[in-house]
Amino acid sequence: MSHGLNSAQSEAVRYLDGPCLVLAGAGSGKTRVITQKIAHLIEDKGFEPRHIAAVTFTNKAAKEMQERIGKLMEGKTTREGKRIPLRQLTVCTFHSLGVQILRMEAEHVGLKPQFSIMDSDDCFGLIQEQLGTTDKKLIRGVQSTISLWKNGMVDPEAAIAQAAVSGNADEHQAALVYRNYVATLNAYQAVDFDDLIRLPAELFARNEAVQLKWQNRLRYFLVDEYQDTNACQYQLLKLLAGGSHLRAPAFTAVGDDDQAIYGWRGATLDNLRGLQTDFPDLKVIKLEQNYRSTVRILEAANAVIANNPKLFDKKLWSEHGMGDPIAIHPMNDEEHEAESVVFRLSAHKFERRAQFRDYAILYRGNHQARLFEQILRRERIPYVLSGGQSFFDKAEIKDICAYLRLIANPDDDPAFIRAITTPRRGVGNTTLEVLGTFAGQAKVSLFEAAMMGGIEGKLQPRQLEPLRVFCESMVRLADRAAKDPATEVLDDLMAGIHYEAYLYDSFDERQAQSRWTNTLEFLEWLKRKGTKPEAAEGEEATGYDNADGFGSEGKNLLELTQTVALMSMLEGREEDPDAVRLSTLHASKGLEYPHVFLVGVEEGILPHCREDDDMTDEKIEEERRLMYVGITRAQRSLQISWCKKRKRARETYSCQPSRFIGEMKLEEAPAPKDETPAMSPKDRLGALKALLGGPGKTAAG
DNA sequence: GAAAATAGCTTTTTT
DNA sequence: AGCTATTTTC
Repeated sequence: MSHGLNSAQSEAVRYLDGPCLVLAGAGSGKTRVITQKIAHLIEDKGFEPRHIAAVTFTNKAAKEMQERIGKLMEGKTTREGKRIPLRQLTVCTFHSLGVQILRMEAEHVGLKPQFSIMDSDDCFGLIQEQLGTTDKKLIRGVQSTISLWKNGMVDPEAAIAQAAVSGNADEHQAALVYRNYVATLNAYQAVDFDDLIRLPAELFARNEAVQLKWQNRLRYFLVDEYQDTNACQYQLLKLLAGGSHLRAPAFTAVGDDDQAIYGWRGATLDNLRGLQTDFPDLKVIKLEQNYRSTVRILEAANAVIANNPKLFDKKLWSEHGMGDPIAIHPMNDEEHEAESVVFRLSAHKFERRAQFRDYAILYRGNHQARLFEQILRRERIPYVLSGGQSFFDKAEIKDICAYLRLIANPDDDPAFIRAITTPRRGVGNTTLEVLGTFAGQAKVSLFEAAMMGGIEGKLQPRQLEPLRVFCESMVRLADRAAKDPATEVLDDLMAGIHYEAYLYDSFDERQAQSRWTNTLEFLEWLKRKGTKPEAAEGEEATGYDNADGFGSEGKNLLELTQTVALMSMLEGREEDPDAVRLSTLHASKGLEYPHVFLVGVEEGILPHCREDDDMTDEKIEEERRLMYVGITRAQRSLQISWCKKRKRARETYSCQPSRFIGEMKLEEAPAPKDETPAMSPKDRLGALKALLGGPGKTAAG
């Protein structure tokens, strides 16, 4: 049987008698448990892969899980000696699962199957229009309020009522925008990311036949990072896997309450609490053996998190040695900190004969990376910056996506506006305003309005002409999108809009070139997706088998378009340069590094707080978990630094070390004294470089 | 008066 | 690094 598992892991893998919660401490092998459990279900329990779903939060996590299952099951066969159809396994994000459900059940939620998915920029635009302001702070505030309402399953009427009770004017305004926003999305036959979870959940709650159909299809559920679920996601899980009068609950949730750091986007630990009350016979299994860090690091982590109220009692332990003492470095200011960290990193690497990739510098806010980047670059130390905005957020990709969305769904007004104005084709604001008014009165989409009789009278022929030309070409493309191979239709689309010329017209050489390269890369990727008969090993396997309309070979453009919004191009470019990692604490979750520098650990930064908002206990607790996540990223060594002073605007502020440093309860002697101002940090770097015999490699990124 | 340059400021991030 | 607000310059 599954060997190489400790007893708790093995119990978690084998327990199938009811709902199961696995509390997996940092570095305790949670992915291992999930993948082994899937293997166990298939190999030992005779589950068909198509009846199992493993749900994650990110594409990256889904992909990783997929690869690990693939490796685990390699060459294995069913009891009957047949190949295991792993492709039919559902391993995907919550959102991807939601889309699959919605595409199939669209009619039940008042959508056509080709509904569009609005990204957060589109939604931002909608709210901006509703609000009639350009104040980005305000718009973003309303956007996040609406998102929190949606994820909390509060509908617009409830939000309005709630606001009326509280008497909060801002909240009332947001609630009114919320109502219009929902109506607008509906008119566009579009959904936002939150709807992808909310709508299926609501559908299952009110339509038992559909619910049973999906319960029958997905018979066992595994949820990764359960502590990050929001109310909607929990609802969806309960409705699918929580059992019914026909069936017992069948799921395993894997998570760690101590690593819940996404409260600010709607995740709630209530879901962890709720699990025990909603499922009284819940089996709780704790994974407390850590395979990652030294004893000193774990003890510090345990000591910090002990200050949070406990949901479940849990204490990590390790069979590794004590390891190096944890060093605390007080620094004069942020420059001193950056210089010192880079110096210590270089020296440490030299002493340990380690590689750059063994090091990570972790911080609370993105902007903190700036100084470190500067100095790493100066010292020619290679580094990679985690995160960065995704490929799909780039304007050029969104431009092309707008065309695809419009082809699939002519009601998608935002896509219509973006496509018809990029590149410019003689349709300007005045034309669009007239069209918009007309469409509003006729209660039709912009596209439909442009093609309708009656608009002729409102527009001059030279305004109407390009409008009609555009629409007709879109109609032609849409026609072909449903039948012709995606590759051909894409080529024709691109030829028709002269996108490359537009880029070189509107941007300088460098910009245009980079944008065009991205565009081509995106097109290539689309075409691969469109022509590849069945995704290759380790690729997107979110699909079901052919009978259900997903995962069939040679998708046409229409089918492709419908999945694009959620996809990310994780494949291929898996280069792993030997470079120091710079990452926010949030982005570092789930990763591990031999040597970690945790920087800027000061009051106000690590328990982050802004001047005008008061720090509730809950906020401090989430910050503490963030500290816990940071500490537990380290395998062998951990160095923490904080600045006595920090520059802001023209002034320097003095700072206090974070309360979390004290909470680590370090008994060791304080850090090796680094305060030797006989040599400036810069000189020391120079000395070190001389010692190492020349500069390192060039910086990456 | 409008465009260009510069100074200041950042919570965290995914789908 | 990117975005906004403000100042500088023509």
